[in-house]
Amino acid sequence: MGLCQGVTASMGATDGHIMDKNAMDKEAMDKNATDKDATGKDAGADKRETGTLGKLMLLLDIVTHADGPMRFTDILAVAGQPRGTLHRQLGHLAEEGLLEVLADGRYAPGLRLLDLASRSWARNEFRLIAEPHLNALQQLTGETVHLGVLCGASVIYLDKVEGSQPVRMYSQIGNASPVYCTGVGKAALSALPDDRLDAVIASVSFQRFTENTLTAETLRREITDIRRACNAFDREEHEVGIRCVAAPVYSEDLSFVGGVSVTGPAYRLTFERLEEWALPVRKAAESIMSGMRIGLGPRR
Amino acid sequence: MGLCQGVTASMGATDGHIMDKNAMDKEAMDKNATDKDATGKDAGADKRETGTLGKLMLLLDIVTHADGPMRFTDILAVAGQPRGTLHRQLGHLAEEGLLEVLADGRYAPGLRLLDLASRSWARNEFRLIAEPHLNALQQLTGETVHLGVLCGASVIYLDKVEGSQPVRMYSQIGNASPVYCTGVGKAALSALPDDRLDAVIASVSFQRFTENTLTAETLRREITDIRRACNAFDREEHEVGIRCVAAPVYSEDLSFVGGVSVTGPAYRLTFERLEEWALPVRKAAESIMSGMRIGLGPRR
DNA sequence: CCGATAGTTCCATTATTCAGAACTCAATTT
DNA sequence: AAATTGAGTTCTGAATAATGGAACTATCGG
Repeated sequence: MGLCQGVTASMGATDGHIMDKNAMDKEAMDKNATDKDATGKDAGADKRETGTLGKLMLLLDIVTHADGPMRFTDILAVAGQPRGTLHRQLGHLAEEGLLEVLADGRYAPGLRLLDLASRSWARNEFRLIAEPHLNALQQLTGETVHLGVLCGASVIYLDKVEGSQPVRMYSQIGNASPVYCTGVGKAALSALPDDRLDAVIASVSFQRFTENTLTAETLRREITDIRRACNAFDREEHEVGIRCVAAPVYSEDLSFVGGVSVTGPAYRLTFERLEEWALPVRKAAESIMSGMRIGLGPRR
Repeated sequence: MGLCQGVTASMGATDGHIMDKNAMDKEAMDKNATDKDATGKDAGADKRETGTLGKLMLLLDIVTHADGPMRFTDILAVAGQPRGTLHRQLGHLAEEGLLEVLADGRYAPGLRLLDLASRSWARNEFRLIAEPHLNALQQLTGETVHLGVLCGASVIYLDKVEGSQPVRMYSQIGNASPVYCTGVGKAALSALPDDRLDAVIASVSFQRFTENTLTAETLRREITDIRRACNAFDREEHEVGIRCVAAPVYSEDLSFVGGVSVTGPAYRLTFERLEEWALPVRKAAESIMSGMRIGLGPRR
């Protein structure tokens, strides 16, 4: 129902950090193993049958998540597909511009993706609605403002408004980060009904980024607080020295579940400051939500 | 061989402007007609067989190129697929997160694309190599600097460095623009051998954007000049009031063919100015190319 | 309540993909 | 120089998934 059920393959590697080669291999191997189980008897709880496309997307994920161009053999090792098959599949992906074949035969993500994504982003209704409110919030706080949306067990950043520095575009936008250690992620989770919340938590593999990173249990507990306060905080849980205040943003039918946040360095975002900005962030979230009701309502 | 042979479907609509609904329908209809011809006897000069993937990508293109979410029926009308088939295909795309199903059942481009593209962009070798040179050029001129790459018959902007204003990210990056009326596009063309150049020109449908927009013939002639001068200019050929100077950037084996440009308003970019900056732009292009030889060479 | 219009499900037929092996080509080793 | 390894490509019957047509189920406007 919601958006982005395609949790399928992009999980696990979505921690926003560059993985090393080994981690990559292991991860992809696991995925493959899971796949084979499913073939035998459709083991998983939720069945997702995307046929050919699913397999191709898995390959695309392998290549885009790697930390550099991959040789045929490298992909072969992690894709668990017979040589001939893989060869044709990669050929098709390359033909469509989703993969790029380098001069030395290695594979890299293709540029076609850029075109597709830029359109996807430019026309995104939620983003368009939120934009002015994000700007206002940035003006008020002077710090970086983010808009993120829950996508499976990750948060994808839809927009970012940063003071005035020549922003490295794409720097954050489009990046997938783990739910459990970002303000936006936790805010988003707080909007989910318990069953979906549990499903997400169950599907996440918790990784410890800093001393304060939450675990499944502490996250579960914190969600209760967030629901009450309508504010989530990131107290250096993802990166030392970075804090943020967030508030949930979601559509009535939960087809959109995300959040807004104000992020900054710990020395500026003292705990008092965080508290001080909790209200404006919440207000901004509410404005966006009412904008969504107006903007999206009439058409139905 | 080169990159981005996936010219397939994204053509025609890549003019960088938002089409109105009618234009969209007509355009897609044509595509469909062409497709049917091909089915009968594989009419096209170049055969591209991407099987199932090709069909799905066509759908993805239809949806991403539309100017808003599309209903099932809208897609049905332009996709020329039987109802049942289309239903399943859209289902698969949605399942994978490539399309998003709105609450009212309409289809919009999915967020998965953002994640894929952001990785594709972040790791793009050419972009990384060019980055410092683009910055330098921006510093020198104070105007907006672009890096674009030829992809089929379009130019895709890979990077953009703009003075200091809070850049609307994605604003241009990832966008596909026509080759024949952008400085980068013409510069890129000038680097192609005649046969490939002719192929590209043949595949473009020329559209008149301003009084100065080139036609197939004038373009062909101008390419000769560009080759000699190693500089391309856009004299308000795409948009009135916008001019630019560009220079070609390409790898030795032509796996990368693109260009750098400095763009700005006509009142600042007088013809004298353009001439003045021609050299620095060319220098920047050369620096990038030598960077590519060093950066890309060793690994082969 | 009826007739449209919009979307979904089913299933025999058909076309694509699969998987494994055989093959080419180049770089190393003996 | 011949043999060996590693990397990539091409071929094939067998298996599987996609196709397209029709029948089915909403949902809406009058």
